[in-house]
Amino acid sequence: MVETTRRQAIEDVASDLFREHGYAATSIRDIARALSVQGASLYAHVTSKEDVLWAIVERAATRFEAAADRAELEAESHRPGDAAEAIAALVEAHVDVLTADVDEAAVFVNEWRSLGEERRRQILDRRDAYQARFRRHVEAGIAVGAFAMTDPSIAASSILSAINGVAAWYDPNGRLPADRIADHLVDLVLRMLEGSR
Amino acid sequence: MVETTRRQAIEDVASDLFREHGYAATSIRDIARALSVQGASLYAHVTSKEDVLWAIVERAATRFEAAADRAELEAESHRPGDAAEAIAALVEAHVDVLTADVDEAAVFVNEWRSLGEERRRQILDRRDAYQARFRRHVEAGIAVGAFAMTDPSIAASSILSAINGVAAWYDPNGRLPADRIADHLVDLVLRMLEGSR
DNA sequence: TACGCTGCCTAACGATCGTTAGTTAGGCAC
DNA sequence: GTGCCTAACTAACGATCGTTAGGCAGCGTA
Repeated sequence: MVETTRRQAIEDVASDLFREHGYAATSIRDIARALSVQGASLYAHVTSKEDVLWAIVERAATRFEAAADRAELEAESHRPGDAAEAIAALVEAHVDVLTADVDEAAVFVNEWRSLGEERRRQILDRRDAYQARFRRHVEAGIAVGAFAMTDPSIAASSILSAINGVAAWYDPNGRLPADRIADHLVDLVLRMLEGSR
Repeated sequence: MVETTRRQAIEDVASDLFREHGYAATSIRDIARALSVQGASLYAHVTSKEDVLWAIVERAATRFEAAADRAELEAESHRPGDAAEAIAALVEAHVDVLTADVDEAAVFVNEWRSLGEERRRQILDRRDAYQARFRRHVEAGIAVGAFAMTDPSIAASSILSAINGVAAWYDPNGRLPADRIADHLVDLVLRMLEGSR
C-alpha cells in the first residue's frame, strides 16, 4: 500500500492501531511512533485525534453505502423484484468492501461509539438506514413467499452481524480468498432465509 | 438487581459503563461517580481497574461455558448424535446467558482485548474452545448429511457472530421477551445449516 | 468500654493524555 | 536569491489518568 499523502499514511496506521487496541487506548503518540515521528508533528496534518477517527469511519460508511447502491441497482436490473437476488448482491457487496480494507472496516464496525455526540448520531442514522435495506428485502421476500416466515428486524440484524463478523478473522493472506468468503456468506444467508424446515 | 456486596455493586456499574463507553474510555472516577463516591474509595474493594474488567469477563466466560456444558449434555441425552438438536441447544443456551445480563455479556464480547497479555490469551483460548463446540456439531451434521455442505469454520463463526449480535440491541424492556428472541435465533441458525437450495 | 471491620474521605504521587506554540530544514517556483 | 510549502522538531500547557498513603466515622461483638 503506497500512500500518496502524509495524511493518508496517518489514517492507515491509525486504522491499524484503532483496530488492534481501540480508539481510546491508542494515543496520538502511538500513531506517531508507528510513523517514526514525534506526537506533536501529526498536528501539521490533522486537526484532532477524533478527526482521524471520523475520516476513517466516514470513508468506510460511504464505501458501504455506495457498494450497496450499486448492488441494489444491478440486482434490480438483472432480476427485478427478486428478493433473494437483492440480498445476495447486498451481502456480496458488503463482504467485498469489508475485505478490501479490513482495518478500516473493523474500525467502522467497532469504534463509531467513540465519536462525539453529533457524529455518533449521524453514523447511527446511516447504519439504521443501511440495515433497513436488508430488512426491506427480507420483508419483500416473505410477502411473496420466497422466504420463510420470520421476524424481518431480527433477520436483518442477524445477517449484518454475521457478515460483519468476518472483519474479526479475515486475513488477506489467509486460507480463503475474499471472493470465496463472500460466496460462503451469501450461501449461508440465503439458506437462512429461504430454507424450509 | 439488589447487590449483596459492595464489590458486586462496583462490578455492576462497571459493566454498564464499560459496555456504553468501552473499558479504556471509562475511568475509575467515572465508576466511582456512578456510585456517588470518590475515585480513590474504590481501592478499598478492588485491587486494580483491570481486575474489575477481569472479574466481569471471567464470570461471563464461565457462565457461557457452564450453560454450553448443560446444553450439550441435555441434547445428547434427549436425542443422541443429533447435530441439529445439539446446535439448537447451544444457541438457546447462549442467548439465555446473554440476555440474563446483557451488560456483562457485551463487555465479555467486546472488551476482552483490553486485558493484559496473559489474561487476554486465556480468554482467547477459551473462546476458541467454545467456538469449536459449534464447529464440531456442524461437522457432524455435514458428515451424516443432515446439514448442507459448507465450510464448518465459517459456519460456526457466523453462527456465533449472529447470536452475539443480539447483545448490541437487546433491551430487557423491549418488544420481545428473551425466550422468544432465542427461538428466533435457533430458527435462523438451523435454517442456515439444514436448508436445501 | 475497647476492638476491629467496613466504607469512605482528602491529598497527593508520577505518568500520560491531547494539544498549542514557536522554530528549523529542505525543496520547488518565480 | 526570495518566498512559499511540506514535514518535522523541541518544549511546554493544563487536564486527567491509575494508584497509594493515612486518617476518620459508624457499627457489631467481646
